[in-house]
Amino acid sequence: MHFCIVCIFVTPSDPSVSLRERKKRATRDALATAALRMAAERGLDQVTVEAVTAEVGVSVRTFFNYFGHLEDAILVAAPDSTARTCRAIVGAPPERSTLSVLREAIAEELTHIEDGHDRWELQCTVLGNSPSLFPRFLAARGADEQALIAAVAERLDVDARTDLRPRLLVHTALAAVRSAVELWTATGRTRPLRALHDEAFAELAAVAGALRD
Amino acid sequence: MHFCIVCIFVTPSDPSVSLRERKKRATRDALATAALRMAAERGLDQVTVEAVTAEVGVSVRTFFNYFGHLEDAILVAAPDSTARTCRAIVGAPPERSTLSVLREAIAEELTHIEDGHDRWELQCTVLGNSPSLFPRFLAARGADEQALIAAVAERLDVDARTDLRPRLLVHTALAAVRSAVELWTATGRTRPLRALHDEAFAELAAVAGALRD
DNA sequence: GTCCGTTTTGCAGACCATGCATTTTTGCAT
DNA sequence: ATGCAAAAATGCATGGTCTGCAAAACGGAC
Repeated sequence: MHFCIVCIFVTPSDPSVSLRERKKRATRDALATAALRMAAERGLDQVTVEAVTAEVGVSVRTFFNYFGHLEDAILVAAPDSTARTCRAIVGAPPERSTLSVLREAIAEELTHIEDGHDRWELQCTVLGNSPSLFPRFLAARGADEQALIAAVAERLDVDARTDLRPRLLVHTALAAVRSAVELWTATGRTRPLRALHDEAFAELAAVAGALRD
Repeated sequence: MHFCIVCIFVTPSDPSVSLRERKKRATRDALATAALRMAAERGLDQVTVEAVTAEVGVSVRTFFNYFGHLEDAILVAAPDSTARTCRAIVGAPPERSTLSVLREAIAEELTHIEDGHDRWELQCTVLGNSPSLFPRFLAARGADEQALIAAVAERLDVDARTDLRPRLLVHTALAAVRSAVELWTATGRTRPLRALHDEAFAELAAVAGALRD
């Protein structure tokens, strides 16, 4: 996990990364971008791997060297988001409550989302029009969850395989986030996502406090 | 329906449902059962639709009349579980905290799970051996979530589309449940699931209380 | 028995996904 | 720059998934 964080911000002109690596990423990114754009334009079921590769200019077989499924190409996430969050979690002051560390690390990412850069925006469109994508979408998020759990376990210095807390903390934080994002989209994005996010965590504190019947 | 294999599953003593309907259910159930069992025995990637239909004694095309994907047949859930939980939520005394109502309604279902008869047990096996199934599995659970949210909204007498609380409550409760189940499976099911479940909710109260930094 | 609506079925066809052998591209040392 | 080895891209063959369509089988009611 550590080395990935470093390698993520490479630009195509970065000489520290080999040409081979840069080309690979370019191809991968071109495939993902083309797949996502085509799915947003004409609908998921009107997109074939062949069409995507034709646009990018590689063979169909090459596509499957990069992605196991067409849907995987559409749903690739901004790769730095999770890594950034993990760093924030591990690096936060130990005396702070882990849950509020999570709250703020994620809030930081939400502002990026709300700025609404292309990829997220397009993915929302595609997901809205093609609910059959949801399974894999959730799975992609599941991978993020595992990374976050590992980060929290590192922060708490416990074993994620045997200790309940890392899982619980991450799942709980994501419960609040999920609630906020769902309501945000359900209400046509009228209220600021950040406000909903804070409200969800405030509500979480209130609700969980009343847990003892 | 020429094959006796199918007819075995038909309970002839229920006249309240037409023969046609009973046969349909029997076929559907036979397909789902066969698919799940075969996946548990030989692994998901060694199961083909053709093999499943051959065992049941119907055509491949018929399979796809019932299920959109092979995986759907494997992951069909016990249909009454969610409905039972929703009823418990709506029917619980209004003065109790909703989160503890959720905790206990779900705990009730977990005992059914832990009794672990066939279907759940087999599904756990298959999921453990074939992580690629997880996407659809999570999606199936997502449908359950919506039902629970609706039930909580009814209990609270609020609109689930504009009020944050139903979503937050359900997602939070499921965060605890998910943590418990994950740890349960990760530790080889040594500790009782119920105990992990209670521990997760207790921990939830503790960490959420410390949310104000 | 006959008729109507439903279910099942076979078939054709498009697409997905993987393995393997071959060719092309890249990195690197000379 | 040149040659060689590793990595990547490609073509091809194969087997599986899933859909639409029209014909046949079936269930239920008259």
